[in-house]
Amino acid sequence: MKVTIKDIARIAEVSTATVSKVINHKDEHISDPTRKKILKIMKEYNYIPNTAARSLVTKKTNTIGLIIPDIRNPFFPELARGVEDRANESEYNVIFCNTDDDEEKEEKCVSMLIEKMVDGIIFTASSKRTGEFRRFKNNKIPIILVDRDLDLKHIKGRIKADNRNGAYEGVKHLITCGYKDILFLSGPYTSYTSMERLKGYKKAFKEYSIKYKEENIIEGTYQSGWGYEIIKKLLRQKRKFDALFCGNDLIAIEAIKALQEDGIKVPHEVGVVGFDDIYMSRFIDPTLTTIKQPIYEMGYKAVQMLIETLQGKVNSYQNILLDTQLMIRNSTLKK
Amino acid sequence: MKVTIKDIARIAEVSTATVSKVINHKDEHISDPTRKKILKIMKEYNYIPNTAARSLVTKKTNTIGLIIPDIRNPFFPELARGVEDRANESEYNVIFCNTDDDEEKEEKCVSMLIEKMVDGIIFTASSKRTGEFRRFKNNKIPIILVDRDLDLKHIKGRIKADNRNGAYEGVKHLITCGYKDILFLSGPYTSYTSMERLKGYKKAFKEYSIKYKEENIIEGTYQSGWGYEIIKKLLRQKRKFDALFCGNDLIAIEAIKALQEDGIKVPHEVGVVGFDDIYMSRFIDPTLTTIKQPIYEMGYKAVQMLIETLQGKVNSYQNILLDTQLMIRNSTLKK
DNA sequence: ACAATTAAGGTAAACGTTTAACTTAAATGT
DNA sequence: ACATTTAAGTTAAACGTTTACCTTAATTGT
Repeated sequence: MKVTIKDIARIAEVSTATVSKVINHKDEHISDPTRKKILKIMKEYNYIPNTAARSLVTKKTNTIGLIIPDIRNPFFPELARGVEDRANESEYNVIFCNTDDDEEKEEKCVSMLIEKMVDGIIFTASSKRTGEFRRFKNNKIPIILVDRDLDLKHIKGRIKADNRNGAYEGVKHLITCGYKDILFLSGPYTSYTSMERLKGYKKAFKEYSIKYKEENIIEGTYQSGWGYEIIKKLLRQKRKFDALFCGNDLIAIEAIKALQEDGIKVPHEVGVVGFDDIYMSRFIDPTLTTIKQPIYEMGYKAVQMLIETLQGKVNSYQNILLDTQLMIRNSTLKK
Repeated sequence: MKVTIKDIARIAEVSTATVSKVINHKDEHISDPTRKKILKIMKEYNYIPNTAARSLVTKKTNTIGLIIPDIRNPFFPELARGVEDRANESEYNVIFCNTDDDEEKEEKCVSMLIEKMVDGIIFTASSKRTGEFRRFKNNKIPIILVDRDLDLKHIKGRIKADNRNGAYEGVKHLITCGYKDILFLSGPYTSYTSMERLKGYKKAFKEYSIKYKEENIIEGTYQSGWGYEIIKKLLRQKRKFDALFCGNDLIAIEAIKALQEDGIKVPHEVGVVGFDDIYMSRFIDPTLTTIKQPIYEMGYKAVQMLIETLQGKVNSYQNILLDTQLMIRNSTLKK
């Protein structure tokens, strides 16, 4: 049988208001003996406040929602961990939702999170959405966007890596290594990051006064399997290329696999650069040259931003751009 | 301004009870025109029920807690996805917590989940805990254990892979390949799965009437980095071995890396078998021979079990053992 | 010495649902 | 024709907190 604030009040011979005040540290007007007595009884009876009742009146749940495409994509565990760590520091919990970049699921996630009255939402996805969410009409739940762009009323901030410059550095590295036919195995064009990386790709070419070829830019997906498939397809088509700049590490790793199966040597015949610097990129053979994003930090800072907004410490729109870093390993080679 | 059930009732000119009944499909005694009218108004005014208020009276939150050591460990994203998918099918949400196998954090997680009044908990960890949770005194939240053993009052079921037999198959494979000095790079002994895998290791030796050496069994951790470090250390010590049976794929992958850095050929000089079959195990070089666990399925079925318990469909203790599968790839070789 | 302030705590409404118990009118059985 | 059942609702309490406002006694200021 659960013990409530009323039980505590009765046993301590005070009112529930008094108990509530000591629970919430609004106890300037509570005497020391009373406070101690209440705390002792609370501990003794193992009192656990009922969050539902509390939320009902305070309109706060101390819960935030995390919307991601798929936790199995190696980018997201790192992000999720950053989110959870920062959330926990401020006694927030995290409800997470996978959308598979599906609009219907996204909508459902948002609905669920609103019903659960989360205090805020961290939203990452690379989806096609352009419009408003249906359920957002009467709602004011603040949203922090991670690594994507979207125009919604509720957006209080945005945090992302400098995808354009990262891609620029990566492609520049390939060019200066001496690679000539550099394909861009892009993620979906609907994704904001893809487009930014594409800009970086083009910028690098421009800077070296090389004309890039439209057909060298190939749109794909971030789903596992695509990197492998596309290389197999290109090889069947006898497409000529000597370097790959990949939308993420997963694509890069799968591509390398596909190349090696056909006896093509990385980095000697084909150089490969990835994006993200996932943990495994150091363990494949050859180790992967890639653009490191501060993924954990992105999650951490997104929640930081959200909490500051919730506490009213900040109410202007915030936009954080984090630096990327070129990690040169063995999948590229100075020719 | 949020629209409540009272607003809907007022507009539809019925009582809140009537509205509540149609919301919860307890509407046998509601006429069709009334029902439709209410539904229409709910949609029109974008009514979203307040879960806190509902939970307060029903004592249910439609939320489950997921406790794991670290989402960054490649085992857990797969599991988490299984959990979320099954949970969503029944309109449940998932709150997740990382414990880093730390007792204090575990305790804190449990506290938070109880306060949030989750309907049930999926608990995975490989920790040292033996006793009860402090906060569990007055509580009856059902727990399903995944891949671990623990003696708590609230445990309604357990689901795990057949670790012992999996390990047995893996070691047997190494033995029949002709490898002689097979080290076991184990996870922590405090983990239930480690001990089961150790039993499998011993069983295989016994079956082939080989005496295993105590010093070949090495206790480690599942933290990233250990697999690499231990191999470096063994090589410095000039330890003799020609095969590794690893506590998980991460250890195996790191070990292979460390071996290759020292010019040792896998599988020719040293054969390696992992455990889990994480996605990346197909992409490293050589591809990793490993014991596949049905990870997604474990998460999925754990929630299934939990929900059935919550619905009262089942109230006996359940114990599911899932089969593992030996995936022979290129890190082992028939000599 | 008396008004004003402060310390310590109490009262009761409010938050938004659900649900057991009740009501009323119509339909049905015999 | 009357009792019984059913259909279609309504009423109001309950869930466990928080909090604005109140009360009382003690302290302080002048």
